[in-house]
Amino acid sequence: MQRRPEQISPVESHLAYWLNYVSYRITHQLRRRTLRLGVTAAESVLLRKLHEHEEGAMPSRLARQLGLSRGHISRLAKRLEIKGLINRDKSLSDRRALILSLTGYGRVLVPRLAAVADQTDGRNFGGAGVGPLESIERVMKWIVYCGRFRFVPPGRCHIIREPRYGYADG
Amino acid sequence: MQRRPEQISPVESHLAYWLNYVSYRITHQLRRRTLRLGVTAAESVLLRKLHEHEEGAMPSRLARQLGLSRGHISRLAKRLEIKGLINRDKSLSDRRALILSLTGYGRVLVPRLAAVADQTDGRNFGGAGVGPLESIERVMKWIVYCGRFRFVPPGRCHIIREPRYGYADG
DNA sequence: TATTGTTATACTCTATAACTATA
DNA sequence: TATAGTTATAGAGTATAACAATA
Repeated sequence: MQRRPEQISPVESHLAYWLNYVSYRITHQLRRRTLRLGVTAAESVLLRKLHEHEEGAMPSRLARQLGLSRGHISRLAKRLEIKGLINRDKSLSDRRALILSLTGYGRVLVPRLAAVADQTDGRNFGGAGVGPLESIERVMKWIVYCGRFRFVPPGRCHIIREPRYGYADG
Repeated sequence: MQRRPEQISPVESHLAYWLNYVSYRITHQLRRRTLRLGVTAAESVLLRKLHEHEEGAMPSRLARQLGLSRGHISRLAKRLEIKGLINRDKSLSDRRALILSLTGYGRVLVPRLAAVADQTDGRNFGGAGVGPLESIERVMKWIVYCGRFRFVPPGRCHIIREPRYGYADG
């Protein structure tokens, strides 16, 4: 991390390079395994997040929770509806809004998708030691939540923690 | 990391999710800044790696060093040639092979691209503390080099450390 | 037979932005 | 005016696989 300004730092000296490399490979692994269950990695994330909402959830809320754009959620939702995994119903209380919810088949699929993610994480990080892993998780969440990002990609949302509905730990 | 098998683990419980999220955002930042210099993030990586090879390098070797497919390198190289940043010359010793090398303009651009990467890493990780960062780097390299990946995406190469030409530290 | 590099098809993800409808 | 959702265009990245030329 200490380098003289006139030095040309190699590709491998940047953490961003390694994160990108590892993240891509692991996501690819995940994708291969979720595809056997009929969904992409991104679709899997949306289904699993939706499973936390018993009553269903609005696309815009899922976008905020996952840090995706509304357009992206819209396309994912359309694909998942075609696959018979979610319902897209009009909201009764807000006529602009939709309520996405899992179908029966979607509800059956989610535990299997979660198990696949468990296995992928375990296979790749299982031997790394608890200390370093907690360290990584802490830094990643710190980056996401403490606003070190100068900007959010256009159309996207920062992940927003919702006090009443969010996940538990800090 | 400890969960009962019958539990459905949330999206946020997986390190792969956080890595993917953070990696995407940072790569997007990098891309925005390299685009002002006329290249994408992937093109920037290729140019910078090429800068380490004074005499130029074969595409297949760059693929091994960066863990990309030959097809990907081929397309990146074609774009970079059109932009006037690299030469694609036929090898004299092996008539199958090409030798990629930086043009004068490419050589001028590389230090600026490296500086952009320095700044992006600094902005995002600068406040995280040296200990956690070293921990992350160690785990990432361990994953890449110690073969925890079950498979490599088709057409791609594992990063290979070349004893005579590779970078210094372990 | 292995390697070097190219190319083609198709799809996902993304950037960008315009658009409609409702609050 | 802000929000909810959709859609269109374009391009990057990728998966997959076939291909030609040379070692």
